[in-house]
Amino acid sequence: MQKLFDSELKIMDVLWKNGDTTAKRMAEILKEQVGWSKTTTYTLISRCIHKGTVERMEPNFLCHPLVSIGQARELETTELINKMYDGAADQLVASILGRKNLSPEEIEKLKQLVNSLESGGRL
Amino acid sequence: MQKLFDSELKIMDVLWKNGDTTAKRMAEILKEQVGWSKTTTYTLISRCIHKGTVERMEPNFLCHPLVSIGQARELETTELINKMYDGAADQLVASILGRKNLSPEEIEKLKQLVNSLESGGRL
DNA sequence: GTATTCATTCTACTATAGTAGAATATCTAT
DNA sequence: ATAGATATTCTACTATAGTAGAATGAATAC
Repeated sequence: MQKLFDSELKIMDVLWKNGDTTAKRMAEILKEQVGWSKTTTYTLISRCIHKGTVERMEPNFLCHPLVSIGQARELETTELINKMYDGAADQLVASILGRKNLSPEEIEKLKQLVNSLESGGRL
Repeated sequence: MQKLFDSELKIMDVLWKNGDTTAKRMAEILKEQVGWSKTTTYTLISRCIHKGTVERMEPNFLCHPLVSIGQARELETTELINKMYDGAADQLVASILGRKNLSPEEIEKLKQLVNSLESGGRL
């Protein structure tokens, strides 16, 4: 999967949040959310289709995402880890834990999550 | 602090890894590491100085970083969290924990780290 | 079936980040 | 002091991402 530009991410985000959506409706949403002209939205949809991250269906130019938010998150996160943390994922985690004001609920969730990790690998 | 471009980050990274370094030496290092022409290095150093992320000292154009790698990591990480995780830091952590092949040592470290978190806030 | 409106595409401008050649200044050795 | 070498700056081209106007095509209303 290729990297998504910030503008393409806006397209994907509408689809992730709203499910399959017509181009017309997307233009409305993005007009309101980020002030885009409708042709900008159409241009970006086309670029996503070209890239293979969006599929167009009839009728009404119904757009359907071909990459999940999980995949996109994974890509962007790996990029950050490589760019800023020398490829060490645990350092990123450590730095967030050490810095962010996490709510008690968040901390509780994370404790359970980490403690449930098998020392052998993934969940 | 302004966002650092990828190219500026290369400059900063030399300083973070090697400590204060002369421009000449940086040009050598970046020539080798990323193939930059020496004028590219000088241009980027200038832009960093302008931005306030590098300080130039005499003699020999000795460069000294004015932002720490920690600050830069924090900025980039916050950006990722906002762009991809709707501002929820714990979701980012959860997604890394759930996905990455972390070594047993890394998992052990993280368990200790998380368990030492007070439910009230930071470490 | 023509006019009007709305949806979509084509094309291209703009802004910004990346890169470096040519020009200049500084140092060093004689 | 001058020549040659090296360090630094000035300037500007290039590549890419962001944005949208004008042109075209499709639907609907009369």
